[in-house]
Amino acid sequence: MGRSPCYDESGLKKGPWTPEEDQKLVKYIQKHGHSSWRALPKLAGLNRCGKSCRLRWTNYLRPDIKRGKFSQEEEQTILNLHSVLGNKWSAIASHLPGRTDNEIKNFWNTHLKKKLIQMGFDPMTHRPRTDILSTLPHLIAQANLKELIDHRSVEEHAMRLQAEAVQMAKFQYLQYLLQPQSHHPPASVVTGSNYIATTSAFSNMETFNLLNSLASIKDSLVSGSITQLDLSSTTSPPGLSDSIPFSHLPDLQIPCSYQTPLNKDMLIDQANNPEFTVFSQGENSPWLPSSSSTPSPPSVAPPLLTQTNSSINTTMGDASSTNSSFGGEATTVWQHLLLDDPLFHEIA
DNA sequence: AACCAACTCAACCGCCCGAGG
DNA sequence: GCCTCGGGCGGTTGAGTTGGT
Repeated sequence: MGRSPCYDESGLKKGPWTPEEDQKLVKYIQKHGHSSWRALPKLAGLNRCGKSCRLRWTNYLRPDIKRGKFSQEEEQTILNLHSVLGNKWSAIASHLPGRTDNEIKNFWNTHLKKKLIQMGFDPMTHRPRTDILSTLPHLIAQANLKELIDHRSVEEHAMRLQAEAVQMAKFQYLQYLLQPQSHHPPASVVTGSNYIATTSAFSNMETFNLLNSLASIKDSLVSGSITQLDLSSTTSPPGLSDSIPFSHLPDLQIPCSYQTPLNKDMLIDQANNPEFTVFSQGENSPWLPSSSSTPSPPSVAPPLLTQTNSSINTTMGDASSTNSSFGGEATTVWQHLLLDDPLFHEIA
């Protein structure tokens, strides 16, 4: 494998390494280390450039390199990290002991990327591809059992992504609905590209109908005809005959254990921008500490959606003084999504 | 067995960034 | 501020391998 030996203009050898060259490099580094890659080839008696030596060492000869197939756990880790970090292969590799960035990059390009595409997910955003979303269930159904087993990890990831995307979009919309009116953007903004990008996860008419129903509810909230949502109700609020009963509203629990914290960039900075700015990776945000390794709570907490018994209330204010609960855990939503997530610390 | 297309992955390339002068 | 250098990173290449016909 590799390329046939060749030499560049300066006479330095290129192409695949011979066992003799490997031996020279390993021997030298074991004895002297690699303080200067530029000087190393000459000192080690190698007719190679320093860059080539460094690459050979870091990607192949390093003693702690782990060889062999990626495990399910490693695959899942890569998927999770990639959903947050993107093509930051070295950063991803730092979470996988013994694996090199090059190896992970190759694994991604040759396996995981294709699998995600096959599953109908955009490999860059990890979100459902809207163009083929409608055919996804059909594609999955067509897959034979062996493929399902082979793709188990990716499929689990994909299904979770879809579920999270739907869940988060519902949450965001309800958050929007339940905000004080002064924070509401014009209706046309709600249907702008940012929100559509989020709601693109919706895959069926049921969800579409749900959103329509929620829009009606919003209007009632804005007009003041209803002030509180009773989730246990089996009938629609007065005047909302077209909407579905609240008991049919989807579970509003936000997943507490975010194995895939990709939803960070789906959070809506409503407190600072009523036009629903969607966070993008690397973008400065008042929610994200700029350089501190210890994230501090935002000065202006995002609006919080709280769930008490069967009713939902919204509140704005200081996160430290607000005690909302999701899934029985007494903590704020943004804490769940950001501060409790170890990856967030790294990204921040 | 022979051919061919798809796949794999080691290695290279070009760009970027930080340090030092 | 500018330049050079070394190191690191992500993208790409292409010979070898594998699998299908």
